[in-house]
Amino acid sequence: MASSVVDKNREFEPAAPDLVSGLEAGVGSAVDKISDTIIRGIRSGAFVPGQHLLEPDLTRRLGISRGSLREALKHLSAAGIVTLNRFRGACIAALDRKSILDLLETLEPLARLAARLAAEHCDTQEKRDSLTAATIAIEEASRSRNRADYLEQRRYFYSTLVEIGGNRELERAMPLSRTDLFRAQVETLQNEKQRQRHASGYGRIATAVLDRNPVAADRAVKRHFDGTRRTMEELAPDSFPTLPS
Amino acid sequence: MASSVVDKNREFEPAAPDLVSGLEAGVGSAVDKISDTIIRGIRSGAFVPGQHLLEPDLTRRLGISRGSLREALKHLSAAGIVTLNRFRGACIAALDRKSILDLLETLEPLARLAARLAAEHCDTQEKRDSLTAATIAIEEASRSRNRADYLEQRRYFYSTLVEIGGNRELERAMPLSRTDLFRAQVETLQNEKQRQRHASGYGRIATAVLDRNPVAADRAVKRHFDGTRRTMEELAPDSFPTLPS
DNA sequence: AGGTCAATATCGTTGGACGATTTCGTGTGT
DNA sequence: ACACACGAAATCGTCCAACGATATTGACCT
Repeated sequence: MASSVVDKNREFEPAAPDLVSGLEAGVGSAVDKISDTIIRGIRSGAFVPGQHLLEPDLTRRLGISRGSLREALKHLSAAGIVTLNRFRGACIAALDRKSILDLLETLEPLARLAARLAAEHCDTQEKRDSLTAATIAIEEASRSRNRADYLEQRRYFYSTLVEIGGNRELERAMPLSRTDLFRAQVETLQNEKQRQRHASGYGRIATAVLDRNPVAADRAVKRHFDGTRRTMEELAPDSFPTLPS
Repeated sequence: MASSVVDKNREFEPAAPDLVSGLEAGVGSAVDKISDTIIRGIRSGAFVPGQHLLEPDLTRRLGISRGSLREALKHLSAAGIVTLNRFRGACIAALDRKSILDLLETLEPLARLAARLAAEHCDTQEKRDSLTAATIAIEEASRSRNRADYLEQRRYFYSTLVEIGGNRELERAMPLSRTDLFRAQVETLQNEKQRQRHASGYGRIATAVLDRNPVAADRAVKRHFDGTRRTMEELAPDSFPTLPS
């Protein structure tokens, strides 16, 4: 068994308390809360890529009805976070090596566009402050070694970049949730040097954007992705699940 | 009232028969069929952007239960085809001018990537045949003046391009359904010259891909998008809904 | 005319029900 | 002992009925 990430028979601890955290906060609909809970669970490690999801189990654990859960799963399936197999239930999506490289290839032009737009539109103090705050937060989370924090701040950094750029369609098209999945899989496999290489990229991107230099921002993102691809090449080939379909 | 596209109070003809066409074909789940039906309805003009969707009305018309409809709407909402307003129902999304420009800006780098990848991977006769067939089909549909056909073939052309490229993540990230929406809105507003300019772009892209020239393919897509943007500038400013939110 | 409040329409969520399909254990034959 | 067919259990897909929550509408009052 070469797969070190996928474990389809993994069982929960009975009544994991951190799974339902955040379910009460906010006024959004229940299915949105479920989606958020599952995404957070992936970032925190409570859900493992490849893990099988059983409807009756989740309804009991999250305290919601089956219809709402099914709506949430449909939503997550559209985002590529879970895969739905007819009559065989859902499972957290697992990305093999090719899927990850494809994802990076797809995300890169979007991230470069986001950086260019942000650099062009970073003209108010409020925008500059928000980007500075996001950059500080991700560097802080990187030092703290808290994986869930780091992944959340990473996503927040991208969201801030897109928001500054002002292109709403980009926000929709960027596969950030799918990248969460990818990060959750590889984060534990990286060594310290690779981790630092990755974390330092965000600072460089932010600097270029704050300089209002679109060309430099574009180049900083490209360099960031080149580094990520290099990390992928350095990882052991058997670190990934083989054909999860 | 400047909006010539949105009509929130539009009513159906009683028992429109073409709405349920395709519901019986295939073995996919019911919610997928509902999604397809609605997307097809947008392409054909049976659903108008901005149109309000009422659950009890649709369940009666499509002959499915409310739960299944809600799952389908959730799916379509994630794809950006319908917008869900809490306690105020769903409506077909309507794109204002900025949203369309944002969409083009986002789609362009993805389409250029798709063309580059297709040009690099168009190495088997099967792939070449499928692209040739898709190109012939879209040119045929363009001549036939059948809007629904043209929009379907346009989407099929992009899907073929992505499939040849072999990047599955790109397929997921490309906002093709959202582009259907955009096309459905502007197709009726274009004049003949603009329509031909747009249709001819696909042939140029296909030629470059079949030549296995990634640089030329990238350039052909860029030129195609430049033309689309030019068409947008030539359209009357009041042709778009104002802030559908 | 303008504001206030109740009636209505619609949505959000839940629970249960039934058929369809997969999975897995059991029994049988060789 | 092993392979295969069969049946029971588990799970999913769909539907139906119901209740509370919220927005819209229109009547009523000032």
